[in-house]
Parts: sequence; C-alpha cells; structure tokens
Amino acid sequence: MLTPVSLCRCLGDETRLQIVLMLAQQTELCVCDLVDSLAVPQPTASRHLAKLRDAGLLMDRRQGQWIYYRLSDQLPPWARDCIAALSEPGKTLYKRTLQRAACC
Amino acid sequence: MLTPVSLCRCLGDETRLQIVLMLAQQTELCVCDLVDSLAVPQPTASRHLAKLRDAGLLMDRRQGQWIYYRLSDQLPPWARDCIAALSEPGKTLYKRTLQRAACC
DNA sequence: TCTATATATTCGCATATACGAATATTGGCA
DNA sequence: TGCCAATATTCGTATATGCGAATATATAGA
Repeated sequence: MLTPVSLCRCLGDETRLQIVLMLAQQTELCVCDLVDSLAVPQPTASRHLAKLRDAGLLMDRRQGQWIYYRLSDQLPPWARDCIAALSEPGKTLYKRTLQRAACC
Repeated sequence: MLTPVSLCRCLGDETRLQIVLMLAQQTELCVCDLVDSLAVPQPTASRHLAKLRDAGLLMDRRQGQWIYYRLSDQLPPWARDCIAALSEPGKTLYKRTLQRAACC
C-alpha cells in the first residue's frame, strides 16, 4: 500500500521523479519514450518503472510489443497533491525560460 | 539548496517525516520533546534533525540548554504544499477515529 | 570550578539501494 | 518456425543509509 514514506522513497531519485512528473502531464508513455527522454539505458528505466509500479504509483498496459505506463487510477488525492507540488519548481523554471525568450 | 529530490529523500524516512509533520503543526519543538514523542534514542533524533537542517528544511534556535527546531522560514511554497499533502493521510485517519468515537 | 542536563558527533557495522553488463522473455512478422 | 524489436530480470559490485554504543560539547547552576 502506498504510504507517505513509500511515496517519498520513490520520488527521492532523480530518474523516478522525472518519470512521475512526465506521466503527470502526458497521460501515457511507453518505455522507449522514457528511455529517449531521460537518456538512460533501457534496463535502468525498466527497473525504476517496476519499482514505481510495485509501490502502487504506476499502472501499465500492454499494446503489442509496447508497454505503456501511466499514473495509477487509484492514486489517493494526497499523493496527487504531493506530485503536483513537486512539479512546481520545474514549472517556474519553465516560466522564467519563457520570459527570457519573450524579452528578446 | 532544497530540491524536490532532496526533499523527498528527507521525507522518505519514517522518523524524519514524523518530525516534519509535527513541526508543521507545532511551530517549535525542542529535541527532548521529539525524543519523547517519537520514542527514539536521543542521538537518533539528533542525527535526523541535523540531516533535515542541513537539507534546508529546518532551522534551530538555542535557548539556554534547549535547542528548538522549527520549519525553515525560507521553505519554498512548493515544499510547504508537499508537506501539507503528506500530512493528509494522518488527518483522515484522525477523522475516522473521531467518527467512530462519535457514533458510540 | 565542578556537576548535571541537553544536545551533537564519531565509529563500526549491517542493510539497502543503484548501476552496468549480460541475459531472458514476450509479441510481431516473414 | 525463426528472427527482430521492446521490455524485464538477474548478478555482482560499489555506494549510501540508518543504527547502536560510546563519547564529546555546551550551558545552567551550586
């Protein structure tokens, strides 16, 4: 069962946090998309995905030879809120980049 | 500097999460209060507090022989939001206990 | 200055975690 | 059936983490 501590353990790794933040925006991604985006070896991505799935954070769906991962439908509201909060710093960075781009 | 990953690493430990959640409600607590509440040895509490302070989550203030810890004044909003989200499960448990008590 | 209390730190060790490399599994297709 | 692409797993290893025990530091008060 997902607990605050187990959630934090999952998100306390750069690669896994990235995966979760991407899935919080993208609805679904297959492993090869993540491997490309994160620039990590495929076994590394796969291991982290398995950890997130086993913790109850992710669900997967097979379609042909691809396996699509998404945030679990049963994520409790507090977990969604936590993920949303952790996605804020990236957003503000993104805003600043936009501002810089706009001022030129 | 506090980052989403470093925050999660801090909160991914039962004792440290407890400390942070308590401080999110209690404004200030000294080490001996925490040792009593958490029922952990004093050096253990001290080590966890140092880790939280070094990560930028806590501040301390000496008053006589006591050292009071509180959440850092400079905690970014996203970190406060994250902590607030993680305190929810405990609250709902508390609510349920109240409900059970009320129905008898 | 000496003592007691509150807090911090160091050390050694056991366990957990992450990673690279190699290998296994699964589904699609000729 | 045989091969290829996508994904998962295993293994060995290096590093990180948490803990208990012992010890150090600092402050208050006699």
